[in-house]
Amino acid sequence: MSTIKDVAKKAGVSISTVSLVINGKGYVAPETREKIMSTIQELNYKPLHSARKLATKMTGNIGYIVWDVHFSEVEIFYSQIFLGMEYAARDSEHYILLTTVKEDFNPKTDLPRFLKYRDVDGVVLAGRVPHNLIKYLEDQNMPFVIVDYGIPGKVYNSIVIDNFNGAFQAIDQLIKSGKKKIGFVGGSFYHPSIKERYRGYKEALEAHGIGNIEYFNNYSFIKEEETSPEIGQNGINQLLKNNENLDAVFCCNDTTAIGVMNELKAQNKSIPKDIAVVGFDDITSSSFCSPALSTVRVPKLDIGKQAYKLITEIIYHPKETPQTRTISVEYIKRKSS
Amino acid sequence: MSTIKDVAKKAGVSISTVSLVINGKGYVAPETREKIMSTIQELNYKPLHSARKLATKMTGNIGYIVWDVHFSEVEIFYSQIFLGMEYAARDSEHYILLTTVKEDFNPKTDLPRFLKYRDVDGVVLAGRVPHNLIKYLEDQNMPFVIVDYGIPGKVYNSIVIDNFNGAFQAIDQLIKSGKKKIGFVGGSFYHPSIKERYRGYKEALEAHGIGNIEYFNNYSFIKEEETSPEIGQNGINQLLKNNENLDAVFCCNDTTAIGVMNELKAQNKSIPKDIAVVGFDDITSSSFCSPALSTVRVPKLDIGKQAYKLITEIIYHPKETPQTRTISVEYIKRKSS
DNA sequence: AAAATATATTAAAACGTTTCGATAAAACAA
DNA sequence: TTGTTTTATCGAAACGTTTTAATATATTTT
Repeated sequence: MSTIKDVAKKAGVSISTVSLVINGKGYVAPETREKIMSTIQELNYKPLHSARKLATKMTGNIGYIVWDVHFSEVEIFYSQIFLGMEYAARDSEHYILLTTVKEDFNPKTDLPRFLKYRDVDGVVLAGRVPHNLIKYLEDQNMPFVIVDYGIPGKVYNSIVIDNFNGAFQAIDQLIKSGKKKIGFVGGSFYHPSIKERYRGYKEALEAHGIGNIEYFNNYSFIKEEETSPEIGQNGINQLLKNNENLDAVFCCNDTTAIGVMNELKAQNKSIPKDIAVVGFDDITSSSFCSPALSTVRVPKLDIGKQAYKLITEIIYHPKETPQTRTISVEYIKRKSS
Repeated sequence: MSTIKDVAKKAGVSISTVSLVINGKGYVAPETREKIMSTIQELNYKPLHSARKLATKMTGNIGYIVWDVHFSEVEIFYSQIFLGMEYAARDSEHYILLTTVKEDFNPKTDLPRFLKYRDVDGVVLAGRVPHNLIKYLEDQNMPFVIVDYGIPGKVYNSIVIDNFNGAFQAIDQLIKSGKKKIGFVGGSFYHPSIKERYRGYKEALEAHGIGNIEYFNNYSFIKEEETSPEIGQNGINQLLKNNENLDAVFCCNDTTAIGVMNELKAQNKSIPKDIAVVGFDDITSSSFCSPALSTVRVPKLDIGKQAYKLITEIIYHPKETPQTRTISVEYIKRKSS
């Protein structure tokens, strides 16, 4: 492996000048620059990151933290966001270090190694994440961005999904296709996204003069736990028991919707003729299940890209006030509605 | 942030001695060691990785490469293996850098950045991966381990799944439960795992005196492409057309099995009464679908752990001859069989 | 008692960069 | 002309470790 020294010697200049060229800083005569560039090519020289990092006191790493349950079980949603970040970081100077944390995270004992050793320049937190972790990052003055989550009353640098409008659109479409008795099946409101989706559901119904307090009472099933197909299964049973005329269900996400569809199929209801089903997220399996699930597409790769962009902006140009960037979503009509 | 210098000064010893204590090398008097340890605690000193790496010429990183299609679309299989590695690496000295490559990978243009800059001490390749990438690693003398893949006629350091026995067991169970006409639905034999699963299927049938050439001809559907639910759908239709007496299907993996089940349900066949279905892998959705899918559980986290163990062994103690370590699997009976 | 070996500590070199400050030539302004 | 600013280059210090080789003392062997 050749070093900057080799390049300098071969090009007949000093180490400093080579460094200036590599980093595009200071004044370097055009011919000198050319000469150095071609020497770099010739020797196939690549700066050694550890040396560079030592000198600059940057780590060149960005941490990506996701709750372990979200990473392992709730499908591939947060992995796709990670991948979007990775794509964005590929041609730049960062590596993304992925790790998971437990729900009962304890900063004293469970700190990800890259935080303990300050081996990252910044951190992206994806989805519901322990609040004491956020606090830790604040205390440590570690730059961070929150993706698809938020804490009521607090404002952080974050990337959020336009959950309200996504839900609103979906319900609007259902109503326009003739559905009138539209149920909601959802999970944990700890997650503000789900709360927002419910708000979109309600306001769309109200906008069409359909929803009112009684309606929402009868047609909503909300269970305060992590979403899963089981919640969908229980939810649809509950709704059917209380409302014989139910003709559509809007689910807080695709995972739940799949549970709903399985249960409906088990009961020999026809989807969407008897009951239409709509999800949210557009996870991989939603287009595979049968009938293919109508849903609201969340552009996961793009979210990752935006998260990367924001965290790097913050690292290099600390913002005075926190930024919130909203990612818009799109209703995807498939066979289930 | 305190440095080794601060520790040395406060403990009243030289930098070298502190370094020896940190790395557990050389001779250090017990009292001195104690003193230094407590000083480290007091100052909350953490060695700076970039400095350490510069001195040792190690990067402290391990690359994890997976074909992009496998990462994004074929469920969470390879993400779980990654997570297993991450768990194993947590308390040690490595970070795992995850990246994906395209199928038509070109070493000249598509090289992952961590390879281009030699920012990893070793690499783990998961699943089907471009052969020219493997060649590149060999040429570069970069230590690597292949997980769940292999190239006929070549032997590499690798972690493989006991596909043969898994399939054998599954078929054995099906036969013992009274099934006689067992079909096989599978995808790309480019992937040796699938080939092995097919071999397990055949030999189990032969062992029971059931299978013969004609039988296998009639009851096998093999499509040379990436596995997907569609293959399952097409496969089961084909098998049903040619064999009215079909009473079970063994699928090369769960993704395919889900396609088979969906199609059977659409045709109002009862699972498992009319036709039993068995998959392979035990991906998350296999326990969620209805009826819950019987399958062969592949311990993904454990595979990741073993991969980490092997690559670190190779990095620190290069092996003369390549190691192949086999991970055993377990048949999981659920409702679909 | 002398020689050899094991234990303990350290100064200094090395790892490969970036960056600060110095120096000097070239361009411009008065 | 002289003085100032801009352009160009470089030597040397700094970043925080590990490691080598030197030195010194304590212990064991002969």
